[in-house]
Amino acid sequence: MKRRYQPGEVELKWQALWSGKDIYRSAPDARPKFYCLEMFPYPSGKIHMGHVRNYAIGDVIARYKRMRGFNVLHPMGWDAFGLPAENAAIKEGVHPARWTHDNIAYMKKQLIRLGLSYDWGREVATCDPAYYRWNQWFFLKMFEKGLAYRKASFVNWCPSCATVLANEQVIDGSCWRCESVVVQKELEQWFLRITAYEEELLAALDGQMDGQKLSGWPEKVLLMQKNWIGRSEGLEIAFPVEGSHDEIPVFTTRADTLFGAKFICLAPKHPVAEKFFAADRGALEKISEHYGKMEEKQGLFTGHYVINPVNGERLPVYVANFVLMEYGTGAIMSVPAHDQRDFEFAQLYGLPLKVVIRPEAASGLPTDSLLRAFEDDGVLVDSGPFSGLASEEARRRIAEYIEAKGSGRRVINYRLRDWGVSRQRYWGTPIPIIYCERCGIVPVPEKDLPVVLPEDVKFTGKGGSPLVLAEDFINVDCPGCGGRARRETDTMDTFVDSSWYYVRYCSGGDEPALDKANISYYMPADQYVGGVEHAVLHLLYSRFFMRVIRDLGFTSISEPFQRLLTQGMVCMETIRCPEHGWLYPSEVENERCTRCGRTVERGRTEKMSKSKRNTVDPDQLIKTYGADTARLFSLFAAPPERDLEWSEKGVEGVYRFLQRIFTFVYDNLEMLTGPGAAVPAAPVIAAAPQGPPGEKTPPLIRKTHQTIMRVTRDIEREYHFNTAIAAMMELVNAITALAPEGREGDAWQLRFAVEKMLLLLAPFCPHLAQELWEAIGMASDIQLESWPGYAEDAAREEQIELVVQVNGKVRAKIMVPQGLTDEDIKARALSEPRIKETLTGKDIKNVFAVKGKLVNIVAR
RNA sequence: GCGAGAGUGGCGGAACUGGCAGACGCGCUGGACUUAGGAUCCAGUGGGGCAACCUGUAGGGGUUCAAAUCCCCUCUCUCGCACCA
Repeated sequence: MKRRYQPGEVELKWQALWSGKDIYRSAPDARPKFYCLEMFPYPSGKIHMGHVRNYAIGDVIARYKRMRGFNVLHPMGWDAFGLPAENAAIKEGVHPARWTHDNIAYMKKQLIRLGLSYDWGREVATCDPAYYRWNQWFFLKMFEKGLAYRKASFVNWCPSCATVLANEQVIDGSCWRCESVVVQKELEQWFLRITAYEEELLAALDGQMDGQKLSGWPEKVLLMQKNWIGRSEGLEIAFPVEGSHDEIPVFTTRADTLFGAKFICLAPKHPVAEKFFAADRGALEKISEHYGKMEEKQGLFTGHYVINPVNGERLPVYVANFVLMEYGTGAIMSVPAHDQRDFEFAQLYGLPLKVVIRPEAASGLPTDSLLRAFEDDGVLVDSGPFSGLASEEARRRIAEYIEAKGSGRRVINYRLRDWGVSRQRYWGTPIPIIYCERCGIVPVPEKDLPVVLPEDVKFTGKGGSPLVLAEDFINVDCPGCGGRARRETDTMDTFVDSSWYYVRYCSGGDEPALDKANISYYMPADQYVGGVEHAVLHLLYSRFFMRVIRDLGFTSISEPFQRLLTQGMVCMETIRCPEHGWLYPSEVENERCTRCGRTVERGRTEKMSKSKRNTVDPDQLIKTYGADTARLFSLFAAPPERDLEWSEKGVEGVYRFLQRIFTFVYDNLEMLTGPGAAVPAAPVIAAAPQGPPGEKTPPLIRKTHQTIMRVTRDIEREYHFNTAIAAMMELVNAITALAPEGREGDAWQLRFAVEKMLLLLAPFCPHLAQELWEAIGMASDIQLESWPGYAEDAAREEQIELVVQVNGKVRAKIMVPQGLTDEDIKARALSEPRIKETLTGKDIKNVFAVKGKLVNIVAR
């Protein structure tokens, strides 16, 4: 019976059967668990190829681990709060809730259509009050512990989104979401005190926490987080202000340059600066306007001086726009000779400089002709008693001196700032705070949670958050005094939602959200898969939240994600028409634009994006080739952590591969299921059928064992799915090569190879594997079968090809039996006629043998 | 500027601790079957040469019996950070 591979038919059939059976449901039991987690998507409307790749990777891992006997938790949900929903409301008049739920419904269908093995019973949507109630609960707990606080500060303001952004959300001075230029604005904001954990967050990155190292994280991500937290050791030095009792503390990592300090700079917001300019606020404000702008340095002399505690030198005090209030003490000592920024500032305002560090080798630095600052370590000069010391030693000695003198202390500073979570937006978690004229800031009592986002609001797109106008929402009685009060109208940054969703998944939908037993069974996630774009944002916040959850007594775990796999981007070639700009592939015919007929330019391969029109629609892809092909190609084209170049031709290649398996099985069904297909010997799963007694392992059986070995090893070793798939392709080539009809004697070998092949294929292409599993007469669910084992003995070749080199060049290849000693193979190599020939007239200097498979003869 | 990573056929990519460079797939070439092939199957495919052989992993140098792999220099690309004192 001939049957053609119709992926749609096969896949829908099994998806229908699986949906009723709930076979991917997990619950704590005695087995070892494996928590396989992929970053949940924002329900933007449709999934894109990046999702397909991300979830295909996760699904193979989950299915593989399941077959290896783990109790796999593999959940999925929706990062459902966020701006696009609100923008859609403004533009199209759809309510964000409606828009979001519609998108979720559609995207869920798409994920199901991909055949992903999720436990849908644990699905969460962060916009669900039952979910965000816990955002509020965490907020209250943090408020109680002083980890959530309110303060006025300069914030990153995106004028287009009309909201505040966290530092992590500003990319190159622009909004991470809409790319408009971010400006500084002063606002009252809620902050989460992530800095309370800065030391610990950093220590774990260095592997300094016992048992909870992040050894399974890419080095690159660890480094990015390390730099983000930015620890630096230094000295805080107090400079007394001349003619007053004030002191200005500054932070420096270069105490060795202290004798070279020529002036002091204050941040515009520095309290001392405000004091100095109490009478002339205008001048200060002018500088403030340029605060944080990097284009140009601006300064303003305060008219005051401080005294350098180390040598009594009188130093002028400036206010400078480039000095950050948020870092260190908000004031710096400026050493123009040894800091490029100070150098530039000094040039600008005609300030002097003084060289106090000399490179070790060179004779000296000409003071008057410095072209730029000398920032390296060196030897101190003109530094009183410290002259002649090397920088490193000098830093220690000067620090000791300053501390002894009572003028300062050694401190450690971090670049990391507290996390500003207030957003002037509607579609997010309401911050559970009430402002009372009498009682001040009052947290919403726990029993009143959740503070539900009112649905009945107006979306105008103007004048900030719609909540500001929602009278019923705003006006409340104060929980303290019962008097009139109003609610906080800001909502939380959506990164709060995603900072703990993986903990929520540990308990089923109808179980309590935070259940200690569930958390301790499933956490931490054994494998997390997602894009690198979250290397600092989401991953750092989550590490912070996990520690908060730990300190609330739910678990002893600090690190939420044991292993992290950051998959590369999905890219595709771009095409441009000189007249019409970016083109879809369908707009090109014979290298010409279908609209104007001009020759198109094939551009570089770039990340798929709608604006560049180099996208592939998963729906279309699945319609044409099926989910199994879509999954398989995503995994075959490149190793997971690398960027993947999409290629229609490549997809076809993978499709052909599946088709070949399918037709082979159906074309040979009788042989595969007939009496001759009974495997002789005792083929326990892990054992090797050696063939009929007395015979050697038949080649196909050996190839099968080799393939199982390779696929297993490739998956275990860093998830190299691309090479695992290549190995399976080789096996299929071997199977079909042995196919000619009539060779009934080989039936049992084919049967054996096909069975194992389907098991190997099951995590990658679950539908096809199941279909053919059934076809060859298996009644079971292939997903519930065990991963096949292999026998090293059966995998080993009996004959090996011995490579013989003379002076490092291959001169002969001879077949020899497996397992010869080095002496044996050397002898064989030397007696080979072709080798003798090349060696005539030469003296053999040395002979090397490598692992019984290569001989190198050194001869002159 | 600082930090990290990567450069291998026409293309995507293989090559575990130094040990046959190019697995697997795409593309290409030839053939078979066909009314036809953008279907399928078979064979070939780094470059040069009729051949033995030579040559080849961004470029240059080094270590080694042996280097894509280790070391040094140069170039190119990608990513992250960028007044953090």
